[in-house]
Parts: sequence; C-alpha cells; structure tokens
Amino acid sequence: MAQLPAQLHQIENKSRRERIIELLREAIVSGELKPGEALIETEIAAQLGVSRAPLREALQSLSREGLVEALPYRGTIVRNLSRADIEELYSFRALLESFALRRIIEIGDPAHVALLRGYFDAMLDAAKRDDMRAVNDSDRGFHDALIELSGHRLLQESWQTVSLRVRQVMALRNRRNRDLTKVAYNHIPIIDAIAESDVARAEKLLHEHIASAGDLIAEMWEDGGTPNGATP
Amino acid sequence: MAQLPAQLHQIENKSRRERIIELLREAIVSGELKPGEALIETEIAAQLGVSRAPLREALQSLSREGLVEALPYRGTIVRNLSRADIEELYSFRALLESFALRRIIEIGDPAHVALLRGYFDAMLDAAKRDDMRAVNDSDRGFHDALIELSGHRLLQESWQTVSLRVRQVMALRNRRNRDLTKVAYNHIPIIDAIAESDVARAEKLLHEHIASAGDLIAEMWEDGGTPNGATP
DNA sequence: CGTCAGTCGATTGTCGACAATCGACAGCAG
DNA sequence: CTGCTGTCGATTGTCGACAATCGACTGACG
Repeated sequence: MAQLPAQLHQIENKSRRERIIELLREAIVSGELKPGEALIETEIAAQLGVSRAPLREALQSLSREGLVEALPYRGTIVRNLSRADIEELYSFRALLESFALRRIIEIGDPAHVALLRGYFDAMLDAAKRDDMRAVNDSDRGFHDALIELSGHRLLQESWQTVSLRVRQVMALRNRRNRDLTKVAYNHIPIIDAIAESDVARAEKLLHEHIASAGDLIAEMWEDGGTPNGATP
Repeated sequence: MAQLPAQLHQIENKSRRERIIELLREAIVSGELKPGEALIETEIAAQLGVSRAPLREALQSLSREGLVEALPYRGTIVRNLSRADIEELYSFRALLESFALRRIIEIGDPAHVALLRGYFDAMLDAAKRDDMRAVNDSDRGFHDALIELSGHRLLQESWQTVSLRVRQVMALRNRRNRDLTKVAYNHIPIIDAIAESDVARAEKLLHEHIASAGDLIAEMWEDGGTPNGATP
C-alpha cells in the first residue's frame, strides 16, 4: 500500500441531500434567508438543479433542527424568532454550556484549558485588529470547544441545534459595536476558574456571560413575525 | 355553527410520512425492532403498502432523532446502545429535568404541584395492583409533566429525543421486579420539595432519583453491538 | 351588504422507474 | 496460498409525472 503524495485531499462524496442541507442551513443561519420567507420546493429545486426528492428530505432535516417550519400542504417557511424564543434559546444555551463546563472540570485535563486559552488568544488578536468577523469566529470556536471537550455525545447533538440558532440570531440582529477587546477579556475569568477547578465560580461566570449576551440581544429584538401568538 | 354530538372525534388527517414515523418509532422504543436490526426500505415500504418516498422521509426523521443510524448507500439500522450511551442518556436526562424543576419552582403555581401529585396517586394505585405497565406509564407521565410544566419549548423539544430513548432502554432491559410501591413513594419527597420551593433539595433528590435508575440499568447492561468502539 | 357553496391555481404529498454506489465473491497472476 | 482486479446482486439515491389538499377568489342568494 504505497503512500501517495500527501497533498491529495479526500474527495467530497456527499449525497445531494447532504449538500442541500448544508447549503440551506448556511443560508438561514447567515440571515440570507430571512424568517418568514417561504421555501417553495419547485423553485429551490429548479434553482439548485436537483429534483424535489432530495430537497424535500433536506427540508425535513432542517425542520427537525427547528430552522424551518413545515406547514402541511401549505409549504415550508424559515422559522420566525420571537423575543421569547431568544430568551429560551439563551437560557437553554447556558444550561448546556454549564453542564459541559462541569464535566470539563471533572475531567481536569490541562490540555483542555490550554486549548481554551488558544481560542482566547485568537479572539484577543482579532479584537485588536478590530476584526469583528474573526472575533465572532473565535468566540464560536471557544464555546463549541467547551461542548466538544466535555466528551458527551448527546450534549454535542443537542448543542448543534442551539448553536445554529444562536448564529442565526447573531446574524439577524442589528450589530451594535461594542468594545471588542472587552468582549474577549470577558472569557479570561472563566478559563481561570476552570483551570483552578472552581466549579461554582466558573459556572456563575459563564452563566452571567451568556445571560448578558442574551439580554443584550433580547432587548433590541423586535418581534417581526408572530411565531405562535398573534397581534391581529 | 351547530355543535354536533360531542362524541365525534377529530378524524386523523396525517400524511403517510407522519404515520410511518409514529409506527416505526413505537416499534423501536417498544423494543419490537431491536438494535442493529436492518431497516430495508423496499421491504418496509411493501409491508406497509406505501412507496419508498414517504418511508425515506420517515427514516430521515428517525435518524435525526437518533433512534436509527443511516449509513450512506448501505442502509439504515436501529441504533445500537452501548453502556456509555446509557450513562450519557441518564446524565443528560437529569440535566434537563433539573432545569425544568428549577423553572417550575420559579413559576410557583400550586396547580402544577397538584398535577404532579395526581401522577403520584395514579402511580401508587397501580403499584398496589402490582400493575407494572401502569406504574411505568404514570412514571413517564410524571416526568413528562415535569418538562411540560416548565413551559420551555426548546426544552420540550430536546426532551422528546431523550424521553424516547429512555423508553427504548427500559423496554430492552431485563425487567428486574423491584418493589413497585417503593418506586412510587420515591417521588413524594421531590413533590414536597417543589411545593416548599426548596430548589436545592428538590434538585438533589431528583438527581439521585434519576441517577439511581440509570445506574441500575447501566449495571445490568450488556453491550450487544459495538456502537462506536470495537472489541475485535 | 354579508354569507356561503363552488371553482381554480398553486403547492405539497406520493408513486413507480431509473441511476449510482456498496460489499461480496470469483478469477487470475505471482 | 496470497493479493489484486473485475463483475454481480442488493440496496440506496434521484428523477419526472400524477394525485391530493389548501387558500383565495367568484358569484349566487338571502
């Protein structure tokens, strides 16, 4: 089994369905497709050059993930986000991340802490360049890592959904320019608490960190659509 | 709009897909379809008298729920459950129910407590008749209610997945006959703690309640298949 | 003018047939 | 006997056409 030139990449061999899922998912969480927007199967299928079968299966998946809402015989729309949804999202997010954090401290691997510090360094670096995009990416990396390092697969599954919706919310809000370096430095006490295995303090800090982010967004949120209750 | 005779039921008007989902889901969580078993599209479609299109969409959903595993071009099998899966399942379950419990206490509605007591009464009643099935149903009702009463939709979504897998695990284990009335009475201190708004105590009791149930099952679990790691 | 049955276009739900991919096995070379 | 290569059956992935359902519109009727 001769080892071929190392620069050969694995070729992409995903089904149409999977690629459609990723494509639509990215369009939704990036805000390109806005809440309430109708996803008409015939249209999208034609646009992507595929038949409706794999497209329907993709929409089915997105529906399970909660990114879209499928109304029987009436179509599929990008799910609306009410202020209550935002609050639920962030409270649930705090729950999941707290759990991950407890497990990480329980494991107590110094390499984990080092990895988290790595994300902080990248975040701070980006903040100094005032590169908001990079700051957000590092921030996401940090929080994703928190879940990943917990080693809890069920948690990771659940996190995916939550994480996607958080990205969507962040893409949709009016971006208020806070002091980016300040945002980055917010993560340091949390990492320190983890390093010191201080569960209570780490949990408290993380909870505040997430809650304040959630409140900030919830406050400026205007219920565009009527997710479940109406204003008739 | 004349009110028709009250004994008229809403007629079932679900798509084939939905009915297939429910049917297969029930077959899996009841243990009728065993972990590792292959679900061949052509076979099942013929057996149910439907085409493969709605069946595939149903399998897609079950795959998202984690009840089955879809291997590209190689078929779909009922997901295997390792001992590690059981432990993850119960630790996550404890997390979700604790969260629900905190919210219920925060809401502080006496009607909620009354409802929970209702489930306990039914459970105790069934236990005295030594009706294991009814005890399990009431137990499930109690824990489902806990989630429901929290009023947190995202939590409810997440719970569905967890709840289904718990049912599956309970259906698959060798049923050890414990003292049913003892099982029922385990719930009383939790309800009392909720009634007294004692978060810490309620949470501690609930956590123990779930952990002991999980440990009991995990101990007697024999890793049938090799979910992710192998014994070659 | 308001109400209600009937009709219509748009869209989703379902079907049967065809194409693509996989693992297993047979056959050949060394 | 060992290892590689090509073929085959089984199964999934995809397609285009048809059926079912919905909301909006129309128009008659009180």
